[in-house]
Amino acid sequence: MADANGPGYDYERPGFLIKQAQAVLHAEMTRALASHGATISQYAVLAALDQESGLSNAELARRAFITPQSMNENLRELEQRAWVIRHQHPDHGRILQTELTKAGRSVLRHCEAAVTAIEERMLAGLDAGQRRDLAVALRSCVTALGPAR
Amino acid sequence: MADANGPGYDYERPGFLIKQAQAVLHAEMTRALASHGATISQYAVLAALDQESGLSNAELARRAFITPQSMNENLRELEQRAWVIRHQHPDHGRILQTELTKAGRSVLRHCEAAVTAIEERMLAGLDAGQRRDLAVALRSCVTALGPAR
DNA sequence: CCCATGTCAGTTCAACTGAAATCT
DNA sequence: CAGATTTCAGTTAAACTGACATGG
Repeated sequence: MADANGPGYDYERPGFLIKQAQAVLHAEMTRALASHGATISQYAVLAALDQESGLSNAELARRAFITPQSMNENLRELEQRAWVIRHQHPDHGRILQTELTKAGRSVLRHCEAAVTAIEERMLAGLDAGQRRDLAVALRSCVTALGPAR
Repeated sequence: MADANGPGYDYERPGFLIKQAQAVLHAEMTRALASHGATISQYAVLAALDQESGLSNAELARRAFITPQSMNENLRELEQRAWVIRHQHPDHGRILQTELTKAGRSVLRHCEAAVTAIEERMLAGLDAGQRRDLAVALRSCVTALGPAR
């Protein structure tokens, strides 16, 4: 019987290729981040807050394409671990701004190192130009498909 | 731009780009396939069976990276809709081979058309060379990361 | 009044693990 | 007996919808 990753499949479709790449990347990241006590979702939130501090729960939910209720659960878990801290917005009493704690930044750095190593392994077969082209192409795909919502 | 070691722009990470592209593609496909009464998982199974008829539940599960129990649920649903039919393997009494029915092939054709349209929209900003390079790069990513399992 | 935010509560869905029967 | 396949059963993870209070 043909092996799982063998040729002759309809993996020629760009959709299947993207799905397949994401699946194997997801598996690797799950395994790597677990050794640092974090999930992919948690890592994503930490990374988003590192890039832009003070985001609200609602804003984080929008960026993760999930409901505010779901993101709220994630944030409560992160808060419980003291990786983030939440405080009221100065001008808008209802909004809770989220920020990384020192511990959160520390965990994030370890996670980033692990993720970088995985990505480097993933891209090992591509030179600098190919990596740049891949990023350009993927961004094009996202923007081309995104506005259709 | 991005400093050498540091946590810079995480949204430029290839991992995030792949995840983002897959997320938006997944959303579009879910919506499009729903109008044909199918899910992405179901479409994937139908496509696999169209490519290679007579696959067993266990084999389909391995290719989808899920457990046989989970795939079995999917197959029972497909069987109930009369999109596939299962019969015992001639030489191996325990194995149930799965095949597409006429109705299953018909649904698959419609799904494929919908998926092709979405992929075309996704790739609209890329010329033929860029599309080819994207496929090559993604295949490289999958094979580079895959063997680590 | 309208809208956005935060959050408690229950629900749904799609995977999972456990266990057992069947077949080579 | 070892190993693979199928499948029943319960469980878990992570999203969801509904409802409600609060702030601007």
